[in-house]
Amino acid sequence: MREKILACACDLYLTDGLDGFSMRKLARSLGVTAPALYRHYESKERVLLDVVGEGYRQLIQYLHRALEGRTAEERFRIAGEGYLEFALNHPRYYEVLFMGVELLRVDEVPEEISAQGCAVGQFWNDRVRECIEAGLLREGDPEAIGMSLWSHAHGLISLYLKGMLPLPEEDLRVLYRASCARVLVGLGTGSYAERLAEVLAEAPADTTSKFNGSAGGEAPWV
Amino acid sequence: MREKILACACDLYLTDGLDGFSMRKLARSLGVTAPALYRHYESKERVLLDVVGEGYRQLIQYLHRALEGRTAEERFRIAGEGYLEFALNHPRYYEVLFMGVELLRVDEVPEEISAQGCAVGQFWNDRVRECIEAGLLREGDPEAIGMSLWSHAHGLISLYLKGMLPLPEEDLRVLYRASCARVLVGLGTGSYAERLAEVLAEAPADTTSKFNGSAGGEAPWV
DNA sequence: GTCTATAATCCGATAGAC
DNA sequence: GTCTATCGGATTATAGAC
Repeated sequence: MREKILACACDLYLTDGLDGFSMRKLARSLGVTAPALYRHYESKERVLLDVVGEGYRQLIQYLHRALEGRTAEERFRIAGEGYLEFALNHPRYYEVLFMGVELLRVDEVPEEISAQGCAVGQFWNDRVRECIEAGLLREGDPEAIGMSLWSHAHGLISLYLKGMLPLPEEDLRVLYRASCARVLVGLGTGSYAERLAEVLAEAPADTTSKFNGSAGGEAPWV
Repeated sequence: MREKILACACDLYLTDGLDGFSMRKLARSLGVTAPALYRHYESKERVLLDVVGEGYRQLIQYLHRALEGRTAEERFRIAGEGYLEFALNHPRYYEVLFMGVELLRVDEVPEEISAQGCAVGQFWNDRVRECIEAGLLREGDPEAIGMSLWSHAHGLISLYLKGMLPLPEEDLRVLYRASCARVLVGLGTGSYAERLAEVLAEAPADTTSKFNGSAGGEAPWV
């Protein structure tokens, strides 16, 4: 029963967002009345926390595809692209995970939910550590390096999702790859840094022109 | 009259946030009743748009301090730090400018407001361009480089403001500087890159230990 | 320009019958 | 486990008197 409610709650959240989410709507979409929900969920907050849990579950699925990569570099790259694809395919989940946790007005996040967040962070830091050990990235604290890379990726993605970058989705993918390469080129060693420099040499001219074009020659600010 | 309302609206927004903002509260804090406001402002949205305008005005003030720098490098550094200080001193303004424009539910942003956003972007790109011309940053498209740097800074700041990084404010400043240096070291030329590498060599150990400590040894995820 | 009064909605959550 | 009925609150915005 709880699962059925949760599934419906996820649909409702993905459709209407956080503002449009209400227990009354949720009940209506389930064909029952609102008070019935309180037999299974103690509050609206608790429902939304489970929606967050489902969001993490999906993100972890995207990231785990990286483990199919054969080398540290491949796993690193696939993880970075998986993060972007998750954000683009499930922007509402991305929002509630990384851009709006406090909107849930929840006092205490249950252990089971925050543990999923930790798992995501661990996974990413492991990819970074792997690349350092493989000699692809320069020596350094994997957590600090992971944080810099995560900040960059999250910054670009969240600006896009908030509508601050008036780009078509496909252009954002190109921009994301180029910008990641730009940041990484200083963190990589020898041959890896060179490969990244090549990526950078190909893409930017094309991306930037579209970039300006869509904003009518202006800067990409709303 | 409109100015008095706006000043009060800014106070109210800074105190209660976007959720706690209502025309009734605004009227109460002005010592009048809600309907009176509609003589001066056509809607709540319009009030909030002017609050956004005031936020941009403040940000631009912070950034313009950079012009007191004597070299391109100094202006670049002061601008980057001013951006952080604005976010830390006025988190609510930062939120509404860069993390929650769409929460205003406004269909069309007036030209006067979006122009302020463009000005901010232009200012930052000018600082980057200056550094390229001064030979501090490697050759490349100033807009693309500026976007990468902005993404990184915004990502770190927004994660902090959303409570995803359980750090004291002062530690965030250290982390911000270190992370910016990490990203820049690959974009800078010769001596500038070396200076950045020094910054990086000093800070991280200390920062990272606090960083982990405050989360009880876990990753900094909520 | 400001007021009172009110329309028209929406919300989360609970009591108690069935 | 679900219902009806309801409490108690919020909101934006308008009509019309003063």
